[in-house]
Amino acid sequence: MKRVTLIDVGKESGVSAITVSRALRNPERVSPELRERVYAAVKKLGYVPDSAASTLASRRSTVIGILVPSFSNHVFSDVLAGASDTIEGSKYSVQIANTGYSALKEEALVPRFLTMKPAGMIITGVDQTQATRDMLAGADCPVVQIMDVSDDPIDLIVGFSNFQAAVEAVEHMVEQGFRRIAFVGTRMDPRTQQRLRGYRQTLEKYGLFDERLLITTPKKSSVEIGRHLLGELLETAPDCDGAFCNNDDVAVGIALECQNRNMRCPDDFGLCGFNDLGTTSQMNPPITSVFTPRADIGAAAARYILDRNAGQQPPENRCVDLGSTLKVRASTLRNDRKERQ
Amino acid sequence: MKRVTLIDVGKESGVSAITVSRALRNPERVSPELRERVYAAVKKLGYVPDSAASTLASRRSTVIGILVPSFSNHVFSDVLAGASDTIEGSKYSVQIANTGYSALKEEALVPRFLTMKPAGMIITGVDQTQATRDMLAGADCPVVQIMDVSDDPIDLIVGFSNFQAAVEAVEHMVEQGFRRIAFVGTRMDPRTQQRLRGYRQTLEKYGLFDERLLITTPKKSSVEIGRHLLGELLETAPDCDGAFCNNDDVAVGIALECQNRNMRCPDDFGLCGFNDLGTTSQMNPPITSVFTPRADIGAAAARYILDRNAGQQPPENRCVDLGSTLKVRASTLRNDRKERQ
DNA sequence: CTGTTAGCGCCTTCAT
DNA sequence: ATGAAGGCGCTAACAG
Repeated sequence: MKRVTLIDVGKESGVSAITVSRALRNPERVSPELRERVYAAVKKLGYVPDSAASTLASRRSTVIGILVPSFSNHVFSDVLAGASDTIEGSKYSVQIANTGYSALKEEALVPRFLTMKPAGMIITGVDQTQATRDMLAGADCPVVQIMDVSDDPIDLIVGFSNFQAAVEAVEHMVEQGFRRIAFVGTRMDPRTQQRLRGYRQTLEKYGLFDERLLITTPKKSSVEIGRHLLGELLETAPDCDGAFCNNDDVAVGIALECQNRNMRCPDDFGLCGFNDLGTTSQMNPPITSVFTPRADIGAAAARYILDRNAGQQPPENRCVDLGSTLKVRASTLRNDRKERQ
Repeated sequence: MKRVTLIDVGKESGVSAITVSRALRNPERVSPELRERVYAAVKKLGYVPDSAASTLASRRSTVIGILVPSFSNHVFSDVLAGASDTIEGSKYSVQIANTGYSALKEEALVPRFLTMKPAGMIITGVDQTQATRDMLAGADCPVVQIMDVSDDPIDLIVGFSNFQAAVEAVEHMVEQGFRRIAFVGTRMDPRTQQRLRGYRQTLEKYGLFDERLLITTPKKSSVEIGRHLLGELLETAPDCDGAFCNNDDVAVGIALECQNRNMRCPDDFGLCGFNDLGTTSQMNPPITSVFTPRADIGAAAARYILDRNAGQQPPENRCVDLGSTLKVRASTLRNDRKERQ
């Protein structure tokens, strides 16, 4: 059974192939009656467009490329879900790759995406290599960097300030009377580094910063590593009275290890996570965490690409800060337990 | 700057475009010296193949389509990671969509994938609609169904028996002296239904089955819903002494709610999760869970597609059962605490 | 509003 | 082992 082409549909509806093409892509440019005839023929013959041919002829595909550093990090699954929900139903489709948090792997992946003339690119972070930036800048398609902010966008940035989020969280902990607050960081990707900067600057402001309160590892975050890092932390800084974690998994691990060591939270130890992935709020006690608008970021990035491809102009402000929200819970509430929920 | 094409590379190396094409795709069919010359020219000119043109001419793309029900479920991120790791470095790339656990959405998604003439398809589950099955069967590319087993594969199945996994888990709990074991199920997708079947058959075998021990919800699983469902369960069946959960999140939620209600685990309540996503093993006490080889499944599915496209024959047995492993931990150990770890 | 012409870059088939 | 011819299905650019 041969493939149904535009020519077939054209014959069926008594017009030429190009007219069918137009009727399908720019319905407003053909007469209403013809439009109906074409639609009927399409349905009757079961015509489905050939994307390869379309891409070849127009030098523009309907693929939106998304680069995330990891699939297994819930943060990025939420981004993907947000983007995918927005794109779904449109003519565009999503092609995803993970960079494994490697800027070099990313640099190798980008040209592979660009050769398919994508309708848009979404890429995680603002710390691409110069080569990657150059490729993307010359890509002739909307490019959205996500998950952070910066004053030097390639095209558009949609994210939140990891730095500011950390400042808020640590300010809150200081305000609640914590004085020896550790930073517990895993992976140490660029966004975690921003959080570390926010942490450090805040503690320095109060004269509370101490190198010994820094516990970091290049390993990926997990509940297990969280447990382990608390042990490490208490050896290095036994007088530590709280931790700001770069990640919820780590915070949950620390909370469980606190239970094990009969350290009460927040009385003996204050705890703040990052991302607010859901489990933190359910722990005993509930753990304070920084909520990040992951799905919204994915959705907004996708929306921008859709809009630009529909001919819309880019916004004045090329850096969209969707903000983060500190979810204050019992794990950091020492002073004013009655006032806050 | 104009695109570098095969013709350009041909001129540079003193041969025709088609020869360059061959040198690139079937290096063994051209003379070694020419091969080197072509490679040099490719590098010099920075030639990158045009996938759209290639797809159009050969009626075969290098895209491998993957359909998962959800991005946010860790199980599928692991599958994607496994597949993506296997495919990475090959000439193939991955295109992903989520069906939102809807067979109808899946039915709409499949033709969209098939029009791009994929090099292979990976699809979750064995319960596609007949229409989906028919499309896939006629797809002229390797098709792998994953995450379950069945004796009626479309092409290949790679997974494990959800039914058998549940049987093992529930057998273990019965053996450990639990008598009023609940089934706590979220989402109730086909694989969860299989687990329910295994649970039911096992309890019936011992005369322990009771409808009142069935707690299910169409909602997605989460720690929060786990907490909530324990409450529901204890109202319906106050004498319940344990739960087999279709999911780790739910098990973790139940464990936390047990803490809250001062129910000791496993003494007052036995608990078994599903998938062994990592947190279960870190809880206090550690929670028994069924480990499922998610990444391996993704990898094996991708490997099959790569191999078939390289001309390899399919295996005799079209259903590859990678098995599951019950990770026995303190949350279900009542009888023989010393014997097991 | 609709049609004609001429490719897009590559691969299949058939020669040599 | 290499090449020539032709076409994959669609769309840009230009008519009319």
